[in-house]
Amino acid sequence: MNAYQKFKMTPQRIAIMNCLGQRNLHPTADEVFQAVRKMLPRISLGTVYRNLEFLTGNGLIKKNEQGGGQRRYEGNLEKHYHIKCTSCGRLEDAPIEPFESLENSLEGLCDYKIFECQVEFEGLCPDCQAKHSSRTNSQAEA
Amino acid sequence: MNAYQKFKMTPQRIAIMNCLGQRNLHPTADEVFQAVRKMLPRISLGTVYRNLEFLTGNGLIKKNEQGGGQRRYEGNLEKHYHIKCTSCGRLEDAPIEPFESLENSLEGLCDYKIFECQVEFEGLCPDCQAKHSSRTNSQAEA
DNA sequence: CCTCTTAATGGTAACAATTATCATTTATAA
DNA sequence: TTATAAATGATAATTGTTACCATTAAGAGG
Repeated sequence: MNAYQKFKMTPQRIAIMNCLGQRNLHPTADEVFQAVRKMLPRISLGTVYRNLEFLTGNGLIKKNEQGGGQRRYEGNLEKHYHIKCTSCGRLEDAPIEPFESLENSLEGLCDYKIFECQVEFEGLCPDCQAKHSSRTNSQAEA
Repeated sequence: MNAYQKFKMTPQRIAIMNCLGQRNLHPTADEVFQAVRKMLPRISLGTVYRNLEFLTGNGLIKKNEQGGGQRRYEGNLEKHYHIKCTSCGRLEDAPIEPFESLENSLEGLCDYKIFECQVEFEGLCPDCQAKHSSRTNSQAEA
């Protein structure tokens, strides 16, 4: 029994899933709304929020609360890390295998029961590096 | 020249710093507001937000945007990881030394310039484990 | 000491992201 | 078909944060 049989998949939910289907995509609720709208023009933002929550709760997508302000969602359920550009806020999957040992590294060191470990690299994306260096090279540009 | 000489430290800013002085404390803006109020009853929430931003911008405290919804702040500037209880939302410093190699592990694997790496363990705190197990042991309790 | 200038504050309004509400629609089952 | 329950769309309410602005406080120079 796959997800589409186990849960009631309305057209709205399917559209949201499709929108999150591509790899390395981490849209906000509003970006999902804008995208899904093209297929279902009458869908409401509330439905998008409600279903993003529903799909997250049932493990069909992942909610990504790292990165402050706006929540992001993704369809990639495989364990992976993220890189965030501190300048433009862009979020991407990190091209690195997750470390096996990380979740267990607190074993015996505290009384928490650890399930997961979120890792987020922070730095400057290529675009922002270019912007930044061109700005420092010629201050007059501004 | 220390921070208090380099920057204009108003009574409000000092009170906020003091509030964040203790280790393993990660209050929200509102929690800081409530605490600081006891010393400076006329301080406004806007001033708290403004100064948390000011202090973060000048590297006197750290903003912690991991953990969704509400932003948290801390006075501990040393590199460290966090544990979050997924049930009650509690955030604590992880009792483990940060891994030296983590920031550099993406070297050559992507075009980002990596500065930092945030690590957040997720699990159940002792309190929530107790609650959870007592609930599953005797469903009738509810 | 006094002004002048600038920065910080408190109070409040505005804003943005998210959640709640509720009447209507859609799906499912008897 | 009708009854029942769940999901939707539209919108209001809530929450966390930021922006605004008149007033206050703090220095600097006379």
